[in-house]
Amino acid sequence: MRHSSSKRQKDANVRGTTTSESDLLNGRIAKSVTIYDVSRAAGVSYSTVSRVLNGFEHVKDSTRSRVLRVAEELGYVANQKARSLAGGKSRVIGLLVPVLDNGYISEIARGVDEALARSGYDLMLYTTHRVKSTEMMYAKAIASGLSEGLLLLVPKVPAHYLELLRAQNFPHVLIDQQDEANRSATVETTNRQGAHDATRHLLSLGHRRIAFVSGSPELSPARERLDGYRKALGEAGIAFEPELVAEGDFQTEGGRSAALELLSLRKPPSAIFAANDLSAFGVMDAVRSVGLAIPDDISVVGFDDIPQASITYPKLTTVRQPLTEMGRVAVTLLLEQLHSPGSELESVVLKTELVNRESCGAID
Amino acid sequence: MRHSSSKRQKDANVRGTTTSESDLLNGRIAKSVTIYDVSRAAGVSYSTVSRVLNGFEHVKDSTRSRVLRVAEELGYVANQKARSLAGGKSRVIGLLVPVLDNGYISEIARGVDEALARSGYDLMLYTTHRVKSTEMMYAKAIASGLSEGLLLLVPKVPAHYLELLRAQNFPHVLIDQQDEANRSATVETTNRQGAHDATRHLLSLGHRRIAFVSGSPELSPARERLDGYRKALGEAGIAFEPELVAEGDFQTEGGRSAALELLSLRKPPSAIFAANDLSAFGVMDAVRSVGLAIPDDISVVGFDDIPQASITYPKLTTVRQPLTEMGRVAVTLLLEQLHSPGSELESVVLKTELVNRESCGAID
DNA sequence: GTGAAAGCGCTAACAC
DNA sequence: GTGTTAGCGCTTTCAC
Repeated sequence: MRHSSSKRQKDANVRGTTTSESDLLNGRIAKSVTIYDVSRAAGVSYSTVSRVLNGFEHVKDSTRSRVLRVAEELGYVANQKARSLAGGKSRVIGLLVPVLDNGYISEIARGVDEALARSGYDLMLYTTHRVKSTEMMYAKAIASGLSEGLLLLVPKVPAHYLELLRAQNFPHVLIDQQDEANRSATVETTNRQGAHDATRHLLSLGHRRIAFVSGSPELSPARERLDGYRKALGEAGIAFEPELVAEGDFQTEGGRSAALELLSLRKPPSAIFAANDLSAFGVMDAVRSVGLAIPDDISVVGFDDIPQASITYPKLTTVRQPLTEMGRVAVTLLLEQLHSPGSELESVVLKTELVNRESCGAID
Repeated sequence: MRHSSSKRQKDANVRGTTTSESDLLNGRIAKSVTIYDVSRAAGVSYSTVSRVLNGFEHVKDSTRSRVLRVAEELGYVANQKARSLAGGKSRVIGLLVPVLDNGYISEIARGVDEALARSGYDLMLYTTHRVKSTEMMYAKAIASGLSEGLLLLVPKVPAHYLELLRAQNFPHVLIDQQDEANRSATVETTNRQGAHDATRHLLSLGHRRIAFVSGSPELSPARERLDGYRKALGEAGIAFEPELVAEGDFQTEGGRSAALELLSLRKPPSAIFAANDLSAFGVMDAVRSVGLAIPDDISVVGFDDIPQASITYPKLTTVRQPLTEMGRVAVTLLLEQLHSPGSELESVVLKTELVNRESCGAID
């Protein structure tokens, strides 16, 4: 019997003499308390212990409770590595993000984390650091690593990367990005509608020259927001003027320079709608840098409602995306895939909502 | 020979027929390419493959390169679970944080993440969600889980928790918190000096009634900052007035109410120094809510220099903590423990620096 | 209902 | 220099 090798026995003895009962009661981690130690103490085979620990049905109640009690007493903690190696679940899911430096990402991550915690899963955070070439490496590492599933919060996942995940049948869900092929679960928001709402808000305030600071055009949310803006304009009978849309990149700096461009137009806008809050901050800064006031001279609207949006001065009027909710929903979708493999892939679209704060003014 | 069991053979055959060479070249993850597959293809034993993969010395060059080439061709990726189970390293370290909702934490996390990425480690993120009772659970999960070491970014780690870590000899480092017992590695900053600098800055601007919005007093950085403030005042020959320090909690709301209190004093301050940026934001909001202007009527100084501090209006003058650097250094200290166990525990103190922006004005 | 045995993929003695 | 042999701690058939 493999487990009664002399090495084992020695270990057990050493432990027996060095670990007092009070140590155990105090929660001291006896590093080497294994399923086998529990089985011996409970007088059953270790496969029975495994059954009990995994909530298996066909175990006599008395056995079950005894095993549970002994495990508790010994301070047994399952070794996740062994468990997952043996085919069990690791209860770890991975979250792939480009960077960690903005409220948009950390709010979503927060939702992910909360939902995961509730479900007893741990979180591996994979950061690509915006380096394209490392992503393939991640694909490998992740699929053969310890995560059971993957949440992708990366703008524009390379198609072949997604292919890999699918080919592997590796559970995953895309957050805030479209899946052209429609073969992956996704969580998105009503980007078009949100942009439409924001534009209409500005329109209702009397603005007619409304500029748009776009996001990176290769990202679907950026395109949809532009669409929403154009649509609202069209409905109001206002001709779309290309010069009023300046290309940004979803970053503060991009917002700043785009706004500067807009502001130097011979007929500058009276309102600027930025594709996300980060760029709206840049816009606000640019507006002030040319000596204009918000909202008196220029109105500004953002998109996302990241936490910072409510502490700017003036507080930013913006289209709220339910960021943490997106994270939570993504987890739900992923867990569904994990628990019932092969079932229909689900995708959900969450509603955006205009949050009217202080950065917009009426025009006479 | 265990590995030539019929099951194995069948697997190999199936793989052989379903995975084309182009699949492999395209980086398709052949989920079950193991060290054993590589060994067969390379015509060596699998321990040799292991040696090569782990950079062992005593391997013939020709063998080494052949193994490497074959591994590459087959798209071999090490299985971390197996590797760490077998006594190898998991190359995962854990970061324990209270929550994920503020720039202070995410900036440090960013530093951690960057440093880890450079060293080829992965990051497990453990969030306590400010629930005290779960922390013991974390201790267990972490020590018997897959992290090789732990970074603690939690304010006020329960002493017995730290004891646990030490008893286990589990590599760990504390970020931004004192270790009374001095038995754990730590990364801190010059809190006292930073607060001293901030106060002196205000003093040099002519302020005499300088208020302080404190942080949670049970946290050592909070106490040190208060000390620095008092010290600077004393050096300037200004008597310390208890009514000028209002208790905050390092959160925006706490800062707001503390400021409101201060502002309603019969002799209100002309400057408010907040123990961190988050509370400074609350202070700014409170100041404006009573109709006062920053910096014309009231000067405000923060502490931390989280990213948001530079996008407020006016931009916040604050004491910069090298947040991402703290994260990076913490990783360095942890890796040192990992690589040379038993060596002296190191602790480092990083310098703070006053960042003079727009929220302070001179007094006549 | 419970035990025995095999094996997950790998590292690490120990041989030769 | 390289192969053989044991496990790491667990899940999972397969018996009984």
